[in-house]
Amino acid sequence: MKKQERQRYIRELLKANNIDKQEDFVILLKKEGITVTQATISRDIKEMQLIKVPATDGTYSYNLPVQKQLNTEKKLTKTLKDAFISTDVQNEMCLIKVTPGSGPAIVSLIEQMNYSFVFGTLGGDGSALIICHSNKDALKLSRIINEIVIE
Amino acid sequence: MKKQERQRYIRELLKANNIDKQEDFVILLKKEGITVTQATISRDIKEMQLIKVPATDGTYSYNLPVQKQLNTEKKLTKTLKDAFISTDVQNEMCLIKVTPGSGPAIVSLIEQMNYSFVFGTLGGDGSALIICHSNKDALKLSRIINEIVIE
DNA sequence: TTTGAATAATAATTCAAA
DNA sequence: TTTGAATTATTATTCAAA
Repeated sequence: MKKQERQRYIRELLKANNIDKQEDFVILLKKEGITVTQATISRDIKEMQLIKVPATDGTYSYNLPVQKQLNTEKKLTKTLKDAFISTDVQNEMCLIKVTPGSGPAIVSLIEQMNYSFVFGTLGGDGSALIICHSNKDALKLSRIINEIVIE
Repeated sequence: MKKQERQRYIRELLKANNIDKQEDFVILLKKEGITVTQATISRDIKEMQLIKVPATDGTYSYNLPVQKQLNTEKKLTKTLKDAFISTDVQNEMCLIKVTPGSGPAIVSLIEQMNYSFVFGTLGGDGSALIICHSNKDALKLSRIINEIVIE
């Protein structure tokens, strides 16, 4: 089926890019060899319940559905409470140490959280390395993680 | 200040109505005696980081930002766990007693929670007076607060 | 700084077609 | 059912003004 595959691409594109208008999806999909019009994207967005979020920096960006975000945060909280050991920050990187085996899960959840300040991730067995845009961002992430664990 | 008051109304309207376009805000605000144009609403929405969510029933509706809601609830939980003493309900009012100095913080957080059943708030030093729409609502709030503390 | 009027830009839908 | 082209509707911004 064509539509589902396209919507999968859309989900991927969301994570990798900062998309602030539907035309961007059209352009990015074209690069993947998928040609559609804005009308179709509008329908996909409605169907996938994507939301356009005004960011703090004055731009807009399409994001994953609210419900999904909530679920992701819940899972992240649960996983962290079970597996968290410590965080360390160095430059723009935040290293999250967790119990052996939990690294990949944490990485995956943090990716799904779609934090705008996260640049990239790397999952080890007992650790998750989160590369942010700046040192400030890394500290922010560290703070968020620790707050989740404490709560 | 005019803008802040308007944005408070917007937050209220959000809860009470299903708003699917900015013009609706213009119309609803007019009924409250506040006359603004769509342009201003657009700016408010950006500033308040409201999102337009595609609902499952095929409609759209403006909502509060998820992230913000989550954060507020977390802060409220944390603050209550630290400072909570007791609640008392009388008529449509719920009085939350807290350790000295924490009253204003609690009030602010409860405001941010945007409970639809809250009519107004008043912050003392060691207490927060929350005025609800009805006695039932006040009891409900009291229950919510106590559950948060216990959890 | 904040705003409205006008406008530009973006998004949603209609309607025909496959 | 799903889609594109065209269109309409909605939203964001520009620009002047207070």
